[in-house]
Formats: sequence, C-alpha cells, structure tokens
Amino acid sequence: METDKKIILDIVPLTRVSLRNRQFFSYLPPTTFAQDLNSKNPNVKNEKPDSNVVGGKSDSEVPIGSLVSIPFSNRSIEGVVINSRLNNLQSKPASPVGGFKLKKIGKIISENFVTENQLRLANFASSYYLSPLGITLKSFIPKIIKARNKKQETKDKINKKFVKLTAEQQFAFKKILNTKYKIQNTKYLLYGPPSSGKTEIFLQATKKLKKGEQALILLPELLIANQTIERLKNYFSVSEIAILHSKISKGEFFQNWEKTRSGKAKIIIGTRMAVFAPFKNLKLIGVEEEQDVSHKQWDMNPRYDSRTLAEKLSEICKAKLVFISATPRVETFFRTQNKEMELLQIPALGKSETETAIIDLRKEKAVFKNKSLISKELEKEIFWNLKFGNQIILFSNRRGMSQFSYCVECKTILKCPKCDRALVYDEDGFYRCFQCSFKTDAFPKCQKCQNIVFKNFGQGNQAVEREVQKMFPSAKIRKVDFESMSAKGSYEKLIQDFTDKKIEILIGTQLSNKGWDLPGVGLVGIINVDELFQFPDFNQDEKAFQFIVQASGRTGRFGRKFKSKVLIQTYDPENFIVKTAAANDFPKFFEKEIEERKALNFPPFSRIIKLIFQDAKFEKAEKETKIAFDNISRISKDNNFKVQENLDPMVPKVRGRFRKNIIIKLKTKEIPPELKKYLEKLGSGWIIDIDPISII
DNA sequence: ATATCCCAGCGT
DNA sequence: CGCTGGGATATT
Repeated sequence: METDKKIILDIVPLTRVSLRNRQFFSYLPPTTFAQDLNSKNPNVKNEKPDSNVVGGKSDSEVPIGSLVSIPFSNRSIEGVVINSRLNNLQSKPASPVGGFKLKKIGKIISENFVTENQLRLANFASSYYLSPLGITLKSFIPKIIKARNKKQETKDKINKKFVKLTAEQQFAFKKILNTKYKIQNTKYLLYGPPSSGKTEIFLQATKKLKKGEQALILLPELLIANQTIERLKNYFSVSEIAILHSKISKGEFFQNWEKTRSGKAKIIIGTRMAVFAPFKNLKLIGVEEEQDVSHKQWDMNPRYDSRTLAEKLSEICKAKLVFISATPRVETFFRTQNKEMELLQIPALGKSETETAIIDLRKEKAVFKNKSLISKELEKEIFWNLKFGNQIILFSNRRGMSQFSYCVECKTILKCPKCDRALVYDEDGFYRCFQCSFKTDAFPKCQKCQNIVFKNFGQGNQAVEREVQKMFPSAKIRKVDFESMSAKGSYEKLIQDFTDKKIEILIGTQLSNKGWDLPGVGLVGIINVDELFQFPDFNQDEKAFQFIVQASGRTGRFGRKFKSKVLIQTYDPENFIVKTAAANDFPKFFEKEIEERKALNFPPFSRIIKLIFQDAKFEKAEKETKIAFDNISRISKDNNFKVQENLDPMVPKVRGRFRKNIIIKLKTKEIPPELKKYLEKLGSGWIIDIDPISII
C-alpha cells in the first residue's frame, strides 16, 4: 500500500489562499506508474522501475512550471507546478503533511508554461507585496487563445534612418550599451528635459543588442503606446515587436506572449503587466516616465509596482535597467546620489524657446476687477495664438461645472448616497458622482431639509470651456476628460483631430498631460495651479512639480520668431513648488523636498505600508481598525517602526463600503517578522498596499 | 469559489 | 433543545 517511491507534485492553486497557510498543495501526477502501484488495476505496460526519477524522461512526469487543472475542494481549478519530488524515505521532510490522501491532478493544460525566472519573480512579488502566491501567479497566466486572424506578417521594411546622436546622447548610449552587467553597476536614471532624446538613446541601445537578446520597454499607460510603437518601427520589423497591454485582443496578447517566450520578439513593449512575460533572454529594461503612478497597480491584488519588479527582473535575468524621466521621483533621484543608480543626464536640445510666467489671480481680482477664470494675460495670449494659427492647451483638473454644491437653506453639501463624496453639477442639469456612476434625477432634494435649491461652488473644466467659448465664439474647442476618453479609439481620434488642427483649444485634465508630441502648441495655460496642492499627501508637492513641468513640456518649438508660452495662474504666486517648477529647476526642488522627507520620515527614508479596511457597516470598519491599530501599535514598540493614527480616507466610502486606513512607516528595508506575521493573519476585509502611491 | 463548521440568537 | 443565518475557515 504505502509505496516507498512515488512522484509528488507541489502545486500552487490559482486562487486566494490565506497568507497564514502554506501557499502550495501536493498532488499526484496523472495516470502513472507510481499511481498504478496504488490502484487495484495496475497497468503493466508502464512499469519501468526507474521511470519516475525526477529529471529523467517519463510519461508520469510533469515539468515544473506546467499549468495543470487540479481538484480543489469539490471543484476543478488551475494550478502551477512548482516542485516535483520523490516521496521516498530519504526526502521525508518534504513529504505531504500527514493524513492527507493525495489527489491526482486533472489534465495538463500546458507543459512548462511558467518559466523558472517567472517563478522567481512571482515568489519575490508574493512575499514583497504580501499577496497570495496563487493570486500573484495569475498575473503570469494569459488566456490561452489562438489568434484568430493570422494575418501574413507583411515583409515590412525597416526605416533605417537613425537619428544622429549628440555628444551627450552618445555618451549615455555607450555607457548603457558597453558597460558589462553587474548587479549594482548597471542601473541607470536617464534624466533630461522633454524631447531631449532620452527615448531615442534607449531605442538605439536596444537595436545594438546582440543576436537573440531581448529588450523590454515599460510604459505607464496605453496612451503613449501607439506613438512609441510607431517610433519602434523605424528600428524593428513588426515581427520582432511584441506588444503587451490589456487593450489588445486576447488572441493577439497570447500570440505576443509566445513570441516573447520563443525569442522571436526582440523588443517587448507594454504596460506594467509586461514584467510578467516569459522572456527568453532579457538583457535590457527601460522604464519610460518612471515617475508615473500608473506603474503601480493600486486597485487590485497583487498591488505591485512594475518599477520594483522590473528591478528584480533585471537582477534575475542579468539585464541592465534604465529608468527614463524628465521629472524623476525624489526616491529615484536620491538613489543616484547614493550610487545605487547611475545618473545619465541629457541636456536640452538647443536653447529653450518657451517662456513661463506666473499670473497672480489675487491681483487680477483686486486690481483688474476681473472675476473670470481666465486672466487678462491669458486671454490676450489665447487671442494671439489663435490669430497665428497655434494650438492651445488649457489644464483644469476639476471635472464638471462645480467642485461641489450645497443647499441654500441649510448649507448641507449634496453628496453621493453610495460614496459619500460631493456630487458635481454637470452641464446637462444633473448632479454626478465621479467616484461611481451615480446620477441624481433633475430635481434632487437636500438630504437634511428636503429643499431643492442648490448653489454651485468652484469651477470645473466645463465652466472653463463655457467661458473660453464665450470669449472666442468661433474657436474650435475640445474638452477632454475621463468620460470623453473612455470609448475605444477615442484617444487616437483626439490625437488625429489635434494634428489635423480640427482643435484649436484643448481643455484637459491630468489625463491629457502624458508624453505627447504635439508640435503645434504655442500656449499652455494652467487655470488654477493651487488645486494641485489640496490633498495632504506625502508626495503631493512632487506630483504638483511633475505636473507643472510636464504641462510646460507640451509646448512646441517655433524658433526665434515666436516664443511659445506657459502661463500658470495662482492665488499663491510665492509658492516654492510653483516657482521652481516654472523655472524647471529640479535640483532646487529636490534639495528642499528631500530635507522635508527626511524630517517627516517619508520615503526614501522609510517604507510605507497602507492598510485599508472596508465594510458595509461603518461601526464594524471603525471597530476593526481600532483593534488593528492598537495591536500594531503594541508591536511597533519593540520593532522600530511607526504607525499613524487612523486617518479618515479621502474617499470614505467606495461602492457602498466604508473605508478606514492605517499607515505604517518602516525604518528598515524588511518588514519586521512580528509585524509580517500579524499582517498575514489579517482577515479578508483588509487590503494591504505596500509602497502605496498615496497615504490618503 | 464554495462547502462546512461553529456559534450566537432565537423560537419552541 | 433544535433550528438558522452569518462569519470564519480550509481546500492536498
């Protein structure tokens, strides 16, 4: 009965298994020699005494990394084989824990589906982000679908017009390409103003890789994917490029995944999920817009940061790592000073042809008696730019007509019943919630006094649109925000319309501030820069700085005849961040910011863990968080870390559930074991977010 | 995801 | 005392 020799497979089910438990389960291979010894009906044909030795060739063998289906509490789910071992007397410690009758796996869906390097990365991600291994591994498993229309790979000719690099660009290029890989020696920050040729340097480096070597480019969002891919086609044929992001079809995605595995893809370009691909021989990784928060998955498990995983991946694959940015994160720049990364600074091409001015809105109101959203100066510049046929971008981060609306009787703010967030008056006469899709009917009543008259406070981008249209009735204006961009292909259409000059004035939010190449822009206006500072977050100043610099970078080049302009409207013209950003003085900003981070013990001087508890009942959310806070406080006494008082989060209610936060600041790189153990035991209502992008 | 186990809360 | 619903727990 008890066989002394049989193969046991350790398999990670692709489902949530509580972190306090072991993350894998043991199974027997499908119909095998070993299994036959157990069964009533031995199959003599397969009897080869040594056939079940791990590493040998056998039909009972299931290679590590295989995707299989397994029975798991009365149902069949998928799992990944992470170990294959002999259950003989010698390897007893690794044997299944006593008492279990091992089940047989179902069918083998795909052998060797997950590579060893992927398993290494998955293990790292699982333990770093305290995310169940099965959930983490799911990110490594695309839907296996054959691409439907296998269009003949057009024998596309590569445009061999390499842009000639300047001396400084050449230096960075050679440094990246010629330095021999070393773990602490080949991580770079490629830093230079917008359109200084940073991407060009990286692309030319990928082109010079040896035969069979692969490069990965991570982009923060789909938005800039298309234009980057177009640039790639100057260097590579379509068959050498693999695109990995969520907006391409499942079939095409899988095809590209396999292209990455086989090595047919020389360059892999994608959003954060692309770090999970089965690279054959990855030697170079580029992270575009390294400061962009979209590199972090903050809304679902695993809550990973592709920058952190890219770095780990670079160590696993012995690939060089290049972070690329015009406005790097404070954390990243700090690392270049620490010599953890090497700074490769690229100067601007030529002199700046952009003039930046800060406009004092207090003066505008007091002296010029101008109550409009648009200052006289901005109005004048819009006028001239329209006249010269230049395009204009105006940034206003608030959507809708108002910031919030309140009852004229009792001053109660009109809020979303589901999210508790202020409703925003929309131009169609309804009040909307921008957190969920809630919309009031035409005549909402005040929750407190049932009155139906509300006053709108503050102005959003709709108000900006209305006002600008009134000033310039014949101007072709387009408002861009989350809603107008959600339809498929709307982004491409917008770019096309803009390039075709069907749009003269673009009114946008943060969304339209991505690395676009829009050469016709003569004027960028920030309607109210102060709204960038209203959130009390640890990196809010950094985000504001980045936004202003990036927005300024949207202006085109017109030569000496016409200087493009950036106008920043503010009620606080002495604001340090606004001033340094307007001067594009990152070093000065960094110097002050790093001191503040140090004083307040924020990253890079600490690591943050954000715990979120959510529940439909407010009392429960309060109680749970209180208990957890007290427990963690106790643990913190002996473990050299800090816990912050429970804050009321920005969004107290999400999809009908109340939220509460706890912020932990670690002084060490590793999570203290006692804390880690506690976090792993947290119940299912908890969300653990390691290195969060915000603490509110 | 889902079955099952445990127990508080309630009715008999 | 038994029944029931909710919540926590284990799944090889």
